[in-house]
Amino acid sequence: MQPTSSTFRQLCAEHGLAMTHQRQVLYEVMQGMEGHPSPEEVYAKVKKKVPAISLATVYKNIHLFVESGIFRKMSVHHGSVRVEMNSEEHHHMVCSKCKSITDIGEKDLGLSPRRRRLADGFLVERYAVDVIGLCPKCQ
Amino acid sequence: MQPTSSTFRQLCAEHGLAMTHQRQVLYEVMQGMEGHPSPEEVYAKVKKKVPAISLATVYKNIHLFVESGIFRKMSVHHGSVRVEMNSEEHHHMVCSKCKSITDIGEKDLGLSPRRRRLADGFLVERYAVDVIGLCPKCQ
DNA sequence: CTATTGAATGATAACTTTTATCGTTTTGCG
DNA sequence: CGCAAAACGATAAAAGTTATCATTCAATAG
Repeated sequence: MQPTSSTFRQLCAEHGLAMTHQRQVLYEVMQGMEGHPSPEEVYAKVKKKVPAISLATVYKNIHLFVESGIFRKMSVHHGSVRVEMNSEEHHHMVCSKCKSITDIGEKDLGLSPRRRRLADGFLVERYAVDVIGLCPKCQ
Repeated sequence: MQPTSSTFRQLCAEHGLAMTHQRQVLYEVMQGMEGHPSPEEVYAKVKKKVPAISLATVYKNIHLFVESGIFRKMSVHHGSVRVEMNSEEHHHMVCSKCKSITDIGEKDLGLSPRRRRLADGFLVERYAVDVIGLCPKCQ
């Protein structure tokens, strides 16, 4: 089996990206991380292998990876704090194209389970569901 | 029935907040808004009624309202972009106390319905569920 | 009703996160 | 190899949020 270099080169080709050293190290470092790292956390790790890398490069490539579908962003929401004005029990429909957010009532969503305690002992207060998809306008 | 002033005075008293003019107008303006406004949007509206109000006051009071449970924040997530490293289908358990985020597998959550199209024509791509509650450590 | 005191406000500096700019370097391809 | 397009690094700038602090205001006691 060829080394990762070959695989990653192919991945880049598939997504129309140039294969650069920084990009490859970034990708490998990210693959080796767990949880939900921030760009700064990724930057810190990558810098150990490529000390001269710029934070801007990390940001730019994370964006490219996300746009290409190589990685996924954790939350689709706004970059600023938002306050919920709908006091009814409801969830959100987020359009993956225009990013619009529409409320959907608890009942209209039709999610059933509502367990009060989950497998590892987590005690449930409430569920917040984002339905990601295409709004009528963007379809 | 007494004007809103009285009601809001009572609300403040219940939460240990002083009743100020700015605070009252802010509250009323927010009550009249829909959707998921940002602090800047709230600020713009409030400024029409209290031109001298400071953006800092808006931020501080939105925080107080949220802490008091008068309003709710839309998303519980980080203030920075996070990338998802778990490529399995999963959701998140968010601790409302320590803010830690733990993954939970699609199956362990036990969500059933998975409709492909919702009431108003929204086309579903996927569901992203945040279970909000208390992690084992914080209980 | 007034005095007192702690809380709230406004102005603004500072901080954090992210994006834009731009000159230099590197990659892909002929 | 040589050229054009893309990517990089350094850094300035923008956006969003928080902190600081002098001044003003609200709650309470007298």
